[in-house]
Amino acid sequence: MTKAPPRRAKIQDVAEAAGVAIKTVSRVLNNEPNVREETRQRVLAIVKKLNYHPSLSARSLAGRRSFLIGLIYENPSANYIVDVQHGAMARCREDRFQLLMHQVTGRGEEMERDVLGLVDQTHLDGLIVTAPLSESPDLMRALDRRSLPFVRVAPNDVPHQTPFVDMDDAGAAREMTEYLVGLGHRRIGFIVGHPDHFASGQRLAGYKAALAAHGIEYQDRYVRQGYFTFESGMDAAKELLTQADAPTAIFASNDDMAAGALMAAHELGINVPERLSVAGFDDTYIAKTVWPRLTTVHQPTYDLAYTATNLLLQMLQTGAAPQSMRLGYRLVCRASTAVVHK
Amino acid sequence: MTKAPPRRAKIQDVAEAAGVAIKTVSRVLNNEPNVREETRQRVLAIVKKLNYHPSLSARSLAGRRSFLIGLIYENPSANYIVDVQHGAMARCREDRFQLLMHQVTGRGEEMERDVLGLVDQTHLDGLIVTAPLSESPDLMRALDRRSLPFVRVAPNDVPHQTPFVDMDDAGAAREMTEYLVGLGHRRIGFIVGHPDHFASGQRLAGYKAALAAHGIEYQDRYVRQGYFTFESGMDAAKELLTQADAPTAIFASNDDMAAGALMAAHELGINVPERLSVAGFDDTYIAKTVWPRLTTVHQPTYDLAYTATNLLLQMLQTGAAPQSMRLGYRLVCRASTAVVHK
DNA sequence: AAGCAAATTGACAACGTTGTCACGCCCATG
DNA sequence: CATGGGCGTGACAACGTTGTCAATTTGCTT
Repeated sequence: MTKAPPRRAKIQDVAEAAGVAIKTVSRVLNNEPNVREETRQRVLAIVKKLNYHPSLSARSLAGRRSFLIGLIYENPSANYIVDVQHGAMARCREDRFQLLMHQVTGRGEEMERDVLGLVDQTHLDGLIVTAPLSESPDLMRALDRRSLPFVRVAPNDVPHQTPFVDMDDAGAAREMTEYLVGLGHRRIGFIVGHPDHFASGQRLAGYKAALAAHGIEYQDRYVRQGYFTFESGMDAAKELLTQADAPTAIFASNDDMAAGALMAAHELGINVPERLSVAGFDDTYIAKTVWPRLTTVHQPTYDLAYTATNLLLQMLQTGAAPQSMRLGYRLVCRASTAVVHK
Repeated sequence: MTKAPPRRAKIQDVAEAAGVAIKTVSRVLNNEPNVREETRQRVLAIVKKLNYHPSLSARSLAGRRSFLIGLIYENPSANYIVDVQHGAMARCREDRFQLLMHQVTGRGEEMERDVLGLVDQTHLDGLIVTAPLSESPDLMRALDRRSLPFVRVAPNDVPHQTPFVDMDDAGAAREMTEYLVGLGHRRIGFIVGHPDHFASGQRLAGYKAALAAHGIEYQDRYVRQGYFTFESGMDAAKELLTQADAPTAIFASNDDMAAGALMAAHELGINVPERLSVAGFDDTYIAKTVWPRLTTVHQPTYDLAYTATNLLLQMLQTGAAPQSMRLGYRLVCRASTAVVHK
């Protein structure tokens, strides 16, 4: 004789056991006011005893919200996106929301269709949009039309009332460049980030500002386009390093490209940091695993995502759009940079 | 005058527009039989015109399934888990299932509570359990009790009827070890994986088997415990390399530890691969970003997850447990290994 | 002790699907 | 010409919550 599979308790079971109406149980579960403390305790006790968990589906259907939040991203480096995921997850967990990750495929129209498909199919309560998706005016408009609350993580210049969380990319890049200048470097190469990312332009602007501030002429030949990938960083660095009057330092717009630059240096037999300084941006895991360890800008990726999720949840609760936020960064000096060689 | 927010179409709207009962629309949407082709087309046309998307919640509630699949993991390296995620995501997308990622916190009882909390709160249709969670008999039992279909990805020896997808860890480790032996190495260090992972034991067994097959004595002093992290690999390698008669090659049970070993070698001034060969396992992103690039075992992480998800969906459709599967691996020889130095 | 407002509680109708079952209709069978 | 069995369809009751609103109880004021 086998034990029957224990039917899942429902709200009615709890109500009956506690001798109250289901509505009262509902009130307790949702922390609504106007329930006597004694009643609340009694219900809570039964809930625990029966191991009762409200049905998400029923709740969504009746309450017109799904407790589901989407997190969409395009194609970032694994180390970066995992930090984002965990930041958002952590905040979701606090409020018993669930997080639905979605890697967006395609660009332009196709990307839009992909996102809207997700939004239409799963009735998300809100969305976290990471760069560069957050930089598509079309997408922003489409989301507005669906009147779906969302928060953007990462900087961008799309004028929009939606709150966002970002950091001072330009400032950070400027500071890093000045650090290199401070080490005596004058020929400083720069690898630009993916052109789709607004941050790429900001970082480049910071680099330029630092040069200008120190009376160093900006030269196109010290700047190369990259795409935030290891390979693109390696290729760009090879070009930078094989020209006459090659730079004595390379500042890449993210760590993956900086790691690529390191690889390029190794392959060209250039010692880092003795003959070449290399700096990155983001301070992801890779910065600590390459040799020499990367000097980089620490970006609070986890906190960025946590904060964005926090804003979103606030937004869902209050209905009003909260203030956007800017988080801090800091330079992390490791072994890949040094005083310029003679 | 503002345009009213376009109310989301529901099944009834479609039914009315098509001049049929809602049940017929439901049948069309779910590919049920017994609908005239003409009717089907008419309904489909209206669905498209109205941009109708069934409500997930209503569907779950009425149909007693959520179209939600959970993916739980503990604390793997970012590069690894992202591959897993994308493999599972890809398969889910094909069948319009959604994937809920969940990083499990804690160990033992706490881990169990965490997982069961997820299962109880969200009415998942199925679960994908990665190692080492899949190796907890307690957890397996608890999931059975909830009669939740699940698939294990990664090897383990817990006897259980649940299907799983794995690869031949022992065989792969043996092959890699033999490759090193073939390069002339006799003193081969080995860094064991996290003791919680069954695969760690398998890989160690493969290493031992290879030594035995070639008449090389197994020595404890060439083996160190690691924890699948970069740091642990670095520490273990330092110990291995600073003893008398240090190994001429180190085989680490995953790429992160191998990268750590590389770092240790750099810090000790030991050239790789001239004075020391280093091999890893997994072939994650890190293997291609360190210098020199790592020789490693390519593990089909993406496919493992894709296949596991596939089995799970099959299971949900047919109700029967499908055959478990074993996927292939292959050695990837890069620049971190070479013929032993004299 | 009555009167009234506020606090507490409950009955019942949504919410948007799917499952069950019954109803015609048409065709093959005897 | 009755009979039976698919097929195509629809009516209606679930599914397990929350929202609305009315009913009841409590506590305070006079």
